[in-house]
Amino acid sequence: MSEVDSFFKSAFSVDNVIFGFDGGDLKVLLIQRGAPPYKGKWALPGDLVYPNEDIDTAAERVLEQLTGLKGVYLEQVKAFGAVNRHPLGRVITIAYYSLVKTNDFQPTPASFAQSAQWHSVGTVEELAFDHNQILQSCLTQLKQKVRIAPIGFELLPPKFTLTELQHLYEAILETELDKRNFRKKILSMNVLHDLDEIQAGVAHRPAKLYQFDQERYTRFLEEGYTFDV
Amino acid sequence: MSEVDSFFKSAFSVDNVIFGFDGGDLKVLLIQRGAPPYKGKWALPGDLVYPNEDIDTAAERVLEQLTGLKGVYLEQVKAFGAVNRHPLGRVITIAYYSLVKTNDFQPTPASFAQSAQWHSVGTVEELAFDHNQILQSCLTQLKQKVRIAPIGFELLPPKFTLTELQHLYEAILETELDKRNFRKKILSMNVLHDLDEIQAGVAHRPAKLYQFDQERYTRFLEEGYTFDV
DNA sequence: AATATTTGGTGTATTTTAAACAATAACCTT
DNA sequence: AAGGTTATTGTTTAAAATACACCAAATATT
Repeated sequence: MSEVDSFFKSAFSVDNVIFGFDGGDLKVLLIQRGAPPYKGKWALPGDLVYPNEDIDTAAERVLEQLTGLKGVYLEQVKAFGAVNRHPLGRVITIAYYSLVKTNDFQPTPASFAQSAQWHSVGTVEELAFDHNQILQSCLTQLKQKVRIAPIGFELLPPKFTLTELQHLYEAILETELDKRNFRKKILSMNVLHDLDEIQAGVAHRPAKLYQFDQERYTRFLEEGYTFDV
Repeated sequence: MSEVDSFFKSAFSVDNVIFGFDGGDLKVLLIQRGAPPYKGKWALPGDLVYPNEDIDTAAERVLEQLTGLKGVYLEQVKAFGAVNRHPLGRVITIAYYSLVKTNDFQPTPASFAQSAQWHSVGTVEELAFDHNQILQSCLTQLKQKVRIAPIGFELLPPKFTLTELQHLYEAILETELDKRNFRKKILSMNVLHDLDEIQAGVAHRPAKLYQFDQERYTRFLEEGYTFDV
């Protein structure tokens, strides 16, 4: 018997934990299911993987259906494959998380969803399937990764202030950071470009705007350094 | 159309990167495939997941078939799901790695294998499927994990010397460590139990034997410390 | 028995990194 | 002009990482 003869009725899906940041809380984009099972429940956006589709591509597709965005930061976390995780059949799912700028789009509910909304990660209710567990895994992975790779910038607009950046890290890491030490550390890595611009429209001293500089980061790596917050 | 109606011909498997250590090199247990595709090629041990089997259970089963071992350290890494990764159909695979003591068993080739042998991780040849890529991912993950969790001990016999432990870390991390600093660091964490025994049968000054002490490690964590090599 | 060989075991000084901490500057509002 | 609010900056201290060399204890050799 060859391996392919023993295929059985089964499927695989991708689920995507889409993270966003609004300046205060870390957010996750959830959909409200429009069909059973778990109709009406909040869930992670996901879909079955098409026969001729790489799993990474499927995750990109789910993201684009909901946000219209392409080319955003997307990373696989792991597979979830308990026998009874899906009430209607054997479906294992591959979990991904992605980082988007909330101002870049308005969520448009995909075919499988009644609505799509941002939820604060800290106060997410009970979700469909094993999605709370998936969210937790993705969050854990994000927390680790954001400290050793310059991916936090994906959640901010192209131009940002150091205080905004600090608040982002504080939201993700769920900790408070010392302002002076944070700025020292970030600036010493020399991966930010000082735009010589300042904030407009604030009722106080405006802050300088910075940009993440990919070329500087490449040089930073070439010199043997590692990103570390 | 419900989700389960759209199931298509597909399957999922698990592949297991079984790591071992012989005092010198980090090893991986490979099987030689006994059936097409890739008949005769070296590959990671793996199998299709049974319909009523959790994916973690499938990985444990593959491990036990080959080694006879149960209750071994086993961790999922990620899924691999490129469309054409399997020449005979759509098969995504979930990669696991496990850590075993090479002296605990003799590899017994499973049904799907002609033979099973330890290979040095550094000199692994071209493997079947995308198994080189899977091995690489698991190795990367092991390197990260072994520094922040006390899992290296899983590769050593219950009683070991500090030099053996150091050589293990050097093999995994592919770096040289300073003897005095290494011993200072490990012993200062206070998770090893000094057995008051010494090596026998060596042609030089015998070293003291130690044991990893789970209770001490639990206490270590409770006091807010984190394992770090 | 003496000597050689091999690996085990130990401490200190230096450098680097992390942490704690507060005053002045710049802009806006009233 | 005064008051409110956030931005910006440096030093001191503690902790951690790194670099580094000699003596001890066993077996093997002569």
